[in-house]
Amino acid sequence: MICETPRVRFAPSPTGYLHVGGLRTALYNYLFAKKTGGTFLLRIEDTDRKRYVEGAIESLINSLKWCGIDYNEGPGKEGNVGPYLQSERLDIYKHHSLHLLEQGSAYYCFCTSERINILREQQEAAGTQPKYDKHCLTLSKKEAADRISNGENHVLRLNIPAGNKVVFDDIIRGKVEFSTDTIDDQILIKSDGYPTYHLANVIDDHLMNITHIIRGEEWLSSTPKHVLLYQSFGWEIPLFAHLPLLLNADRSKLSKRQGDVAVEDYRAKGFLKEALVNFVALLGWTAGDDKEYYSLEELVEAFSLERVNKAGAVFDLQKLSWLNAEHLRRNSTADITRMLKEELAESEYSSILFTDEYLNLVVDAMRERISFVHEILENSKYFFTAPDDYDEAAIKKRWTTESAMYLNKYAGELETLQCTSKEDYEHALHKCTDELGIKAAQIIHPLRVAVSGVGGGPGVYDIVFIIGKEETLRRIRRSIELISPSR
RNA sequence: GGCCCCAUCGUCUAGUGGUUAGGACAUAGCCCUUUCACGGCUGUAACAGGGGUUCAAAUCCCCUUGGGGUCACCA
Repeated sequence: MICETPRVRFAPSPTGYLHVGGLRTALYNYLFAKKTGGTFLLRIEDTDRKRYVEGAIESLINSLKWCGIDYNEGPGKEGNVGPYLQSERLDIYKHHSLHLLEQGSAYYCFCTSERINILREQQEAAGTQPKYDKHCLTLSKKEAADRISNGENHVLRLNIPAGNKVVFDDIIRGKVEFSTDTIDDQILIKSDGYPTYHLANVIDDHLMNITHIIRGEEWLSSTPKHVLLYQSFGWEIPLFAHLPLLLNADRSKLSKRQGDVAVEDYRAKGFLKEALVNFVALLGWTAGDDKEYYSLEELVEAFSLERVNKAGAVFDLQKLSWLNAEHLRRNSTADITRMLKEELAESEYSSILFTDEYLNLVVDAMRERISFVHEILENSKYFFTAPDDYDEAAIKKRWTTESAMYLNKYAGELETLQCTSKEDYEHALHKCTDELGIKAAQIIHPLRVAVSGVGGGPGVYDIVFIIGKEETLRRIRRSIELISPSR
């Protein structure tokens, strides 16, 4: 064990999309494997046929792939301990469960769900913990066999001995102790012949040589059942690391009801995978220094399970957005332009052709002003279309009765020039203000309103240079027509 | 309710017996800037409470409180 290289797994059930909590679990497993030179495998826990969702496995794999988390073994990447879909391992579970039955660690149960429900109601009414009463434990082997061959519905239960303690060590939490008196005789094999999670995950983790079980804290309270199973099989118990939960703003377990939980949701909202991964990694782990910006490679380098926190962490969108901006700005102009073109293709401007050269200028003008690429479209429409209305507050603040006259003069000045550089626009403006004997601001601000329709944004000279002389003149004249009469 | 886990600024966290309790996001102010941002500086803001142990507790122990998870033929 000590000399073995670690083998870890991410074992989601295919009930929909990849949850960000799942992403974090997958990421920590991945980071741990990478860091230690171990193996990371993906196993699909699809033993619940009622919850199976078409396409969920593909979606899961796609989301992981998008995030840059790839597995060494799993669906589509067969190693030598497959198959990696539990639904394809039914014979294995059956085989091992027989062993449990023979040694008395498990027993057949024929109780109907009606009886179980009544039992539970009585226990709840009595204020005691709902637990199966081992009613079928006393059945003889012969009787059980007869009832099974008669086609009677049955399940297999784990026989939990009363009065014992189950103790295990958790890498993150230390020693955890449970009394067997509080543990129910868990169903191992359902009446449909499929194993429950508890049985399947223990058998698979053993057969797949998993050394470290890194999973969410919601599994902590069923871990003693798993420990008991390992002991019954006579198998070595892997190391456990139960990760703190990801929380809603109200500190309950992160749920769909209170916002987006799927990786796909964040992707669709324009978050960069680098930012999502970086953010989620920091939810429950730090290297201990002040570093907050990480690439995946840097995370691998810095990660350790020992530094994972115990307490749950609130998923804070504002900080995610900030990290997104940080990651976005470190992209090259060409890369951001590439992303902008994708946004453009799906926008109302999809039919207009913009050159890369033009878009590069737009990106350089906007990159310090955005957290998301799509904000270029939202916050600087004027690079893609002439303003069709003008911000009222900006007019009020910047447009005076003289503005039209000043802009007219500036337009006249521009017409005489070639306007090949940003400086040409600037010189022309200063020439006007000098002749007029006014301050530059008296033209600059109305000019900004005229060409952009809004009060903020990149430098005016940048804007007019990017949209060009003809367009600038057009917009100046149009603004004079539209704004001045109302003043 | 039983069992289990957890507890430092609003949020993410540093801190492993001696610190003016640090950083980041958010927030407020100032500077930079003929706009808006970026950036820089500054501020507001935390050890849940009570007992111990100790010369000394955010740090160790106990209790209380609070929060969360879990109690399925779901994972």
